[in-house]
Order: sequence, then C-alpha cells, then structure tokens
Amino acid sequence: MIEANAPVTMSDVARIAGVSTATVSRVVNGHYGVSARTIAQVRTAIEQLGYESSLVASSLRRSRTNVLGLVAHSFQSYTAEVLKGVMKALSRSGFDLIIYANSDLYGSYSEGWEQRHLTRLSGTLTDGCIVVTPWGEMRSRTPIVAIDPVRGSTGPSVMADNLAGATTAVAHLLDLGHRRVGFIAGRDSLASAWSREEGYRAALAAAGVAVDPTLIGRGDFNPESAVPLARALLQRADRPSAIFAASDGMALKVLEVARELGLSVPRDLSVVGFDNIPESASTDPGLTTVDQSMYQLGYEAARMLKSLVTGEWDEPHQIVLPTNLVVRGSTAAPARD
Amino acid sequence: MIEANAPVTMSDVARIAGVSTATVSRVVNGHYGVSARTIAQVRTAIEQLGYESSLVASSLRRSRTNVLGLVAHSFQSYTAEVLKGVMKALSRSGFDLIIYANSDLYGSYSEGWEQRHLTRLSGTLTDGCIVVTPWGEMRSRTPIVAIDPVRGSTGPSVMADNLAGATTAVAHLLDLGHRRVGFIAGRDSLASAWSREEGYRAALAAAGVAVDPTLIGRGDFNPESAVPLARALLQRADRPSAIFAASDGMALKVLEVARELGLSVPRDLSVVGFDNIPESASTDPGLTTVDQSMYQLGYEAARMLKSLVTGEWDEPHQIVLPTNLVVRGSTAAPARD
DNA sequence: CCTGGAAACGTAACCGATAACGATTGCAGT
DNA sequence: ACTGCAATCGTTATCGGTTACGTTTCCAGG
Repeated sequence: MIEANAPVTMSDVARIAGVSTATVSRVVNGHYGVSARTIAQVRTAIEQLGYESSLVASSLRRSRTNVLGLVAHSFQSYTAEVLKGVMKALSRSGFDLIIYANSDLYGSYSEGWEQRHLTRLSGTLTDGCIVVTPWGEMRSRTPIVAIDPVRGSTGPSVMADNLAGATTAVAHLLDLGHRRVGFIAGRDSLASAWSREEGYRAALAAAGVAVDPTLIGRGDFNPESAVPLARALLQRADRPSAIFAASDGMALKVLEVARELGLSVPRDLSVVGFDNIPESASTDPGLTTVDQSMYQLGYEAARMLKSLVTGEWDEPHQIVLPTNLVVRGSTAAPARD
Repeated sequence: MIEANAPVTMSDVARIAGVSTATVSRVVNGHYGVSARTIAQVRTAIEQLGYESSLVASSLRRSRTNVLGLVAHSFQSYTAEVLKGVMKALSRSGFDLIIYANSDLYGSYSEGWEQRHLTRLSGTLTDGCIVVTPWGEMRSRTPIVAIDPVRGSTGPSVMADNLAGATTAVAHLLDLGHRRVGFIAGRDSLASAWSREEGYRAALAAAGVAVDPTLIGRGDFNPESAVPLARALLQRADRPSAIFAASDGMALKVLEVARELGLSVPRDLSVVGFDNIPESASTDPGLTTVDQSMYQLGYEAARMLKSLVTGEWDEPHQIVLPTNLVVRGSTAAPARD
C-alpha cells in the first residue's frame, strides 16, 4: 500500500517496471516502439502504484494538451447555460475543459481580466479558449472564440442575431399599442449591446415613432446598473408605458423597481428583456423576453474552437444564431388613460 | 510591438532587464534580496513585454499555487448553483478557481472519475479541491472537501440535513391524507440518498403507515433512471397517490411520465422532489420540493477548503445545513375514490 | 588595511513529463 | 557470417519557473 501523501511520478513507475521514464511515457501515450512484454510490465506498475500522469508536467512539454479553456468574469445563470452547451459539444471529443475564474474579479469589472486569464492558461495548459463577453481585444498563441464579442472584433465569435431579436421585441410592444417605449442599454463596448439598441431604433422607425433620447438609459448589463435608470424613467410624469431592457438581468430589476413604485405589471407597465435566462420564467408575472439559447451559443463556440484547434474549420469565423420572442405575462396592451 | 504568437517568458524579461531569471522571479513574487533599482528595471521590462507568469510552470515547482480546484462529473443546474456559492466565498480571498471537467464522462457514470481528475489537478496545480457528489473514497496530497459525500465517509464534507428534509417532505404528503406514497431512491453510495430514504421510512413510521417495499424504486439521481421506475409505479392497478423522488431531476421526470400516462397532477398524483433546482419553479404545476440551498453548500465548502489549505480551520469537518420545504402546485390532498 | 557579515545577484539543480536522437538488439536476406 | 533495416529502448535536452547554494559586492567596525 502507498501512503496517502505519496505523489506517484513517472519515475516511480519506471523504477518499479525496470525501464526508463521514456518507455513509460510511450506506454502512457500509446506511442510506437515498445514490446508487448514491456507494455505489460509498465501497465502492471502503473496499476500497482495508482499512477496518473500530471496534467501540469505534460502540458509544459507537449504542444497539444487536449484541454480547452473557458474564461468568464463571473458565474451567472447565463454562464451556466453556456457551460452546458460547451460540455455537450465536448462530450466524447477527447477534449477536456478547464474553467478558470479569478476570485478578485468576481462581481467587479476590471478591464483586461480576460487577457490575464488567457495568458496564464494558454501559455501551455490549453489548446484554445472560449471567452464569454470579453472586454477588449485579446491575443494568444492559441485560438480564441468569443461568445458575444466586442464591437468591431474580427476574430472567431459566436453571437445571437441581436438586431433581429431586439427589433422583434420592440415591434411586439408597438403592436400592442405602446408608443412611449423606454430602453435600457447594455455595455457599449459589446457588439450585442450595440445591435440591440439598433434594433430598438429600427423597430420604432418602422412604426413611424420618433426616438426620444430621454427614454434611453445607459446600463452596462450588470443588473444593478438598471436600478437607478429604471427609477428615473418610471418616476417621470410622462413615464413610458413599456420598457425594453437589453438583458433579462436588467429587466428583472425593472420589475422590482416597478413593484417598489407601486406600478402593476403589465397593467401600468410592460417589460421585455433579452436572453431568456431560467429566472425569467419563474417570476410573477413571467418575463416576456427574446430567447437566444445560450446553450446553443456555448455549443457552437465549443464546436468551432475544437475544429480551429485541429485545423479543420472551414465555415465562416463569425456565427450568428437566430433568436425568438417568448411572450409571457409581463407585456400587454397599455391601459387607456 | 510584439507579434501575436510570441509567448513572453521569464528569460525574455531577464534578457531585456539585464538580470538573471532568478532575479526576475524574486521581483515577480516579491521576495527579499533585490535592490530598488533592479526592481524598477525588471518592472519596466515586464511592462514593456506584457509578461504574465505561467500558471503551469510555476505550479510545477511551487508548493502553494493559490488556486483551488473543483471537479464535478457533469454540469447540471445543481452544479451551477454550487459554483455561484463557491465563487462568492472565494471573492477577494486571493484564491483563484479552476474547474476541471472531463468530456468523456459527460452524462455517463464511470467509477473513479473523481480520483482521476483529482490526481491530475492536485499533483501540483491546485492547493486543494472541492468534489461534488463523489463516487468513492479519494486520496490526495492536498485537502479535499466533498459536497454530498459518499456514505460512511469521514473526510471533510458539506451536506444538507437530508434526513430532516425528507421526513418533512413525506410528512407533508401524509398530512394531506396520502397513505400510499411511492419513493424513488437516489444512488445508494451517497450519504444523501441513504438519509433521504431513512427520512421516508421515518415519516411513514411516525404516521403509523407500514412501508410497502414494492413502492420503492431504485434510481441513481440521474433523471433518466427515474423514467422506467415511475412508469412501473404508475401503471399498477394499486398505484400510489403520491411519489417522493430523492431529487428534483428525477421528480420532474415523474411529472413527465404522469402526463404521458394521462394522469393529472396534483389531482391524480402528488409529487415531491428534493433539491429545489431553478427548473422546479417553472414547471406547470410547480414542483413541491425540499430546498437545500446548493448555493450555501458551495459557499460553505469553499470556506472550509480555504481554511484547510491555510491550516486555520478549527470547526468540525462535517457541516450539515438546514433544509426547508417549498410547497408548490404539485401536491394536494388525494382525490376520494 | 583587514575582516566579518549582510545584501544582492547569478548558477545550476530541480519539478515531471516529452521528444529528438543515439545506441542497441533482433531478424531477414544474401 | 555479414549487411541492412526496423524495432526497441535509454540518454539527454528541454519546457518555464523556483529555489538552494555559492559568489561577489559593499560597507561598517576593529
């Protein structure tokens, strides 16, 4: 029996099996050039010692590690859904996944975090990385796929059809009869925030409704950022009859603020979000929102990264996935004055 | 400007700064024995090159890495909630987190996965690990905290008060008037599965209802495992009027099977789950379940692991957290025959 | 002027594994 | 028996960083 604290290394195996570490390495990696008898000896020694190769040591020397990385600045429901999709795409692919999260960044937003995480991982540990909602351009020795990339980014990315989704969402409100529709924008540097605002403007334009700049609040996708903005919009004498928020997280905060101000949803106010996070279904009333299947985003991102790493990707580097409107209880025709 | 594919290493910094790598290392790690002038030079070179130390290389030599690991066999909503709690506990603690997920195991259950992951990480990369719902005993050079440990395990662990939770859940059904209550058990090797079954028996005993062994189905916490069991229970002539499933995932499958068989919940069948995963709130009807705050489990596990690593833990190594019953629409008094 | 000791810094071993290379062996063909 | 080639396996450099140890520098004190 081996004592609990013995880290079994390759040289231990080599000693027991009576061969060199090189031979052990060949057996472990299934390389050519080892006799059947030696393989058996080494296997026995490995079994006996309970040896497992060290990810760290091998990744230092190897070029390929068969491990993909994922970095995200925090773990919201959003991220969890993405993760499920990623895992599904990686299932039985031979690639493992490492998720790196820096505790110091939790909840706060400091620029450049993704670059720091990236260089720490992609030095040797991972063959490529998925970055969820980055803050800026990144560079790395290995391929990067961005989920919800920054505006103007040219690298590989996966995102929802934010323009169409937002247009549909606002058109839904206009169809119900709303004419004063407020908007709470997302973080400006992200392409998604930009497109969602474009969709808002496009839908209004199509309906012949002029954009009132004072009805637009500048949020940053962080749910908390929506609170003062919603409060400002809803305390106006000429408050909007509907609010479209660029993310569900922010939309849920709008619901909270409305309740706090004694407004009933959807009688006094209609609210639409974007994302369709799980929580949106379980509020009362349910949140009408634009579904962008974060599961699918994760799935596609992982599929792309996998192929980029193996060098067999021949589809476009920018994937755009369809969205669809999910109508729940938070929207209705405006009450007549 | 550095070209995109240049991995900046410590020796690059050393060359630019005109010192040895040893000195660079001392500066990076804030060690004693470097003159102020040299520190400035090195700092400048680091800045200029955009150097970031490699997690892999340093962890190979170092004993402490300030990185904690988490291994889980799959990513369910369960795991995502745990993660949020873990991240919260680690926030600004100086510890980063690495989550390792093996794609080959996704969805399938192969024994010993946690040991494999553990040795790959804890060799050098992490200072300690959290293991979610393990399959067996584990050993490691570094501390391990199990969330929902195996039965009879003596190592550090965090779990819900499964016995009390299950007892309350079944008592709730009995209070409503149910007398034939089916049970779908979880994976037998886990302490939680065992305690939940004990709670089921205890509640029946307290109400003076004899246990009918044929009403107990042997699941394994995997939602799919509940399907044939639920089908068998509900197709009997003397089918139970209520079913208590040892996890929400399985309980949701029971709801599906009931619908498939044309049974109306809660009129024809009451269902209770355990866990309170987000999905339970958004089904129709909502699932009555036992909340065990997986967020809290994650939080406590991370808090414990952190202290175990730094050697300052003085509380008991086994933490048990309270549960509480969440009554939703899936339970009601049985219809009178 | 010499010595002692601390501060500052470089050298080289080392962590665990991989891979290029060289050395040895086995065996078939002549 | 000898050559040639392939199969087999050990040696060693290497990955990037850390650290034990040795060396040099510098200054204070005798």
